[in-house]
Amino acid sequence: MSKDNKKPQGRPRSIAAHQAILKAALELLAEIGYERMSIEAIANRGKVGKTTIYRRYSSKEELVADAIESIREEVVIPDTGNFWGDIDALIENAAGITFNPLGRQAVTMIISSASSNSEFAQIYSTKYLQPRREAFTVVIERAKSRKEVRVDLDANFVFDVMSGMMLYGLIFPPISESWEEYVRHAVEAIIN
Amino acid sequence: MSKDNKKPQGRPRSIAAHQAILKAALELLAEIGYERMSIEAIANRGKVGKTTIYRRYSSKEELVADAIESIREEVVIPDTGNFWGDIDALIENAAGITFNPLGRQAVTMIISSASSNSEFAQIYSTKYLQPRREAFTVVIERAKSRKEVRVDLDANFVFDVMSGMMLYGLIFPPISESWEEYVRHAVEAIIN
Amino acid sequence: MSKDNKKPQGRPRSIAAHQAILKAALELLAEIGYERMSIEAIANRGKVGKTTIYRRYSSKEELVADAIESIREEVVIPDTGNFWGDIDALIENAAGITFNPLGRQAVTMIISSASSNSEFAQIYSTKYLQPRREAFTVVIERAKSRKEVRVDLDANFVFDVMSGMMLYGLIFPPISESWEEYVRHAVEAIIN
Amino acid sequence: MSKDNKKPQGRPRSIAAHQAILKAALELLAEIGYERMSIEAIANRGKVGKTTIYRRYSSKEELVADAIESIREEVVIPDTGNFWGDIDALIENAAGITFNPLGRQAVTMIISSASSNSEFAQIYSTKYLQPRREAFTVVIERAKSRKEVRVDLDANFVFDVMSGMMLYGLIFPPISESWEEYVRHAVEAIIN
DNA sequence: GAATAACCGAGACGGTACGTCAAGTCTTGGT
DNA sequence: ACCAAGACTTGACGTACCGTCTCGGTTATTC
Repeated sequence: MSKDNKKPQGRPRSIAAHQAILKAALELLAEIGYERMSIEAIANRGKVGKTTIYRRYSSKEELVADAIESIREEVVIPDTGNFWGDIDALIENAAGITFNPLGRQAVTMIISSASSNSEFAQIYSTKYLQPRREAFTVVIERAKSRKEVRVDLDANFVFDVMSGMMLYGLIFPPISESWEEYVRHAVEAIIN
Repeated sequence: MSKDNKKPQGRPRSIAAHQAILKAALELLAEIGYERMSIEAIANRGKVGKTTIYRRYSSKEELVADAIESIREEVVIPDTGNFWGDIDALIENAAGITFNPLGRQAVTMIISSASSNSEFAQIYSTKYLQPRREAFTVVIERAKSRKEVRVDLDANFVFDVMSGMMLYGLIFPPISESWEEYVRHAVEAIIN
Repeated sequence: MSKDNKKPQGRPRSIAAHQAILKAALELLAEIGYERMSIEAIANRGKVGKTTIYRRYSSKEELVADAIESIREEVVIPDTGNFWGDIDALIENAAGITFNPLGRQAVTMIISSASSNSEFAQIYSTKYLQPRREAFTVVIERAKSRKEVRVDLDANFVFDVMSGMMLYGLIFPPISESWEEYVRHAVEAIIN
Repeated sequence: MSKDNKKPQGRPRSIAAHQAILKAALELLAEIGYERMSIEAIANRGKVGKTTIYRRYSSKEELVADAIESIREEVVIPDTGNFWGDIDALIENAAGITFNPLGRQAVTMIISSASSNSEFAQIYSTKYLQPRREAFTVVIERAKSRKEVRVDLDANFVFDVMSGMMLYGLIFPPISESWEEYVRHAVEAIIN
């Protein structure tokens, strides 16, 4: 049990090639978007053979999923000592990821493939959503013990409402307020 | 002087062809989905030349947008005499559109193009969302006059939260509850 | 027998349209050549409906044949009183028609369609070749009576050799000499 | 240092595909002719992707030129010991190439493109005409040394007259005689 | 330290679909 | 019955990518 049951013979896969692929993919994703970007273009930009890409990924989705995953940051659970301070930090963090060109592409992509193809929503769900959901839970439990919120408040539900608003705001931006304010507004209304 | 500044010469565009295109597009949309469906396939199924399609629409998006618009139904403002009765009717109606194969495709598509391309979100926003938003407003105003809800309740905000939940639920279906229940849950939490 | 057995009813065909078609066709023929010129382009340039063209001609060949015929000039039988003077005049005349941009197009076109399609070669043969062949015959008969050439000289044969050389020279221009000289050279050799 | 400055990378072009293209092109050329034959049809018949054709040739002309070149046979200089025997052999050989369905297509095509486009006339001229011209020269030189023809006879000129007659006969077939006889007739007239 | 096996880039392969163009036909309203 | 305009179906065009398949050449183990 000390070794994996694989003994890869021959030349190992080039790390340089791997990184060139991801770099090219992320660049193109930000520049022209998921739909319009081709495997061929990624290969050209990364100075990499198409074969080298197909050896690693069997679809554009898989590739891009990996590329996006590669830039994921660690979620830090805020601890400002105050419930709304913590919540604002979480909202801000989520917004920072969602509302920028690349994040937008990522979310858009996840959404468009989600219903038919799990591959993508899966990654988003487990790698992005889950850690944030847990951070939310911690923050709310802490607030409960400080009697800042009612004890029967469902952390998951609050998280879902926040996420829903974020998603909605991404697609149909509110006119008067900023995204963050609008989302916070919703969270407030739920928690009251 | 009240005439339109157009006097269309030549053979008018065939209504039969127009309908055949929309019909074929909707069928294919439901059968194989937006991404995998080709203009060529629409032309073949509709027994129509590709040119005839391109004369009307300059992109697949435009075509599908029109096709979806063509099946839009009238929004009926419910009047059950009771606030939650009305709200449930509206949620059910919205869910009926969103959570079925074709509606799912439509929404998915709208979402995936929304951020970059206004064309689509525009139609969705003005043709689908707006009438429902107005229905919501009417229902809530009525409830206010019946003292069922507090007078400072923001109808638009409630609508946005509901829409956000719907969207979110479309992508990451809740496990325990049904979509409608989950959405209603959120609306309740906001209104109380 | 004073009337033709046709009594065309309704509006007669527009002469203006007819001429516009021929004019446009000839212009395009000279500008871009037979192959690259489209009925559509002729219609546009002549400010004429495509229908109007198709009502008159059932093919591009037919149209162009008519257009070319429309600019045909009368063949004048030269009479310089001297055999070689006459022959030179005929050669020069034929060369003038053959070796200019439009004539070149015409001949090229005739050639390219001749083997498969008689339509064109027919017109060329009867309208251009035949009158010249007859002129040749007259000139040679005259020379015979003047004892300038031997009496058993076959006028048709001389004409065919001249035409062949002209054709050949059109396609593979001689390097050292001019076309006319080369053709005359051949005629001389035959007649000796 | 004597190596070619090319080191072709990647998968080499398939010889099988190349031949399939030429075969299909020649078949279609003979069956339906140059004008009516499409790249698409060649691709289908040859079980080859259109791309594979376009990678090799940038136009139908280029393709067909290559196809025709591929079936060129070696010119054998006849040596019957007798001038007219040799000449007849050469005429017969040239006629054999010119007056058959495929040859006719080839020549027709060469002619129709010759004036504007050198590509085609070039190949015909260097690959077909030139070797035959040389054979003619050899045969005539031999005849000169045997005193069968006058020493100042210009071999090139004789060849040009023969070619011209051949061309002419291809387009406007003589009525009474066969092509070969008519051409021979002309050669006789020149030489005597 | 040579063999081996999987890698690498480049690029050709048979395909599908693209969006454009022109063909020849049909259908308007207007002479 | 004609006309210009502009629709219609059909079919080929040449291009871009797809995912697969050779090539000649490299690069780390394993024998």
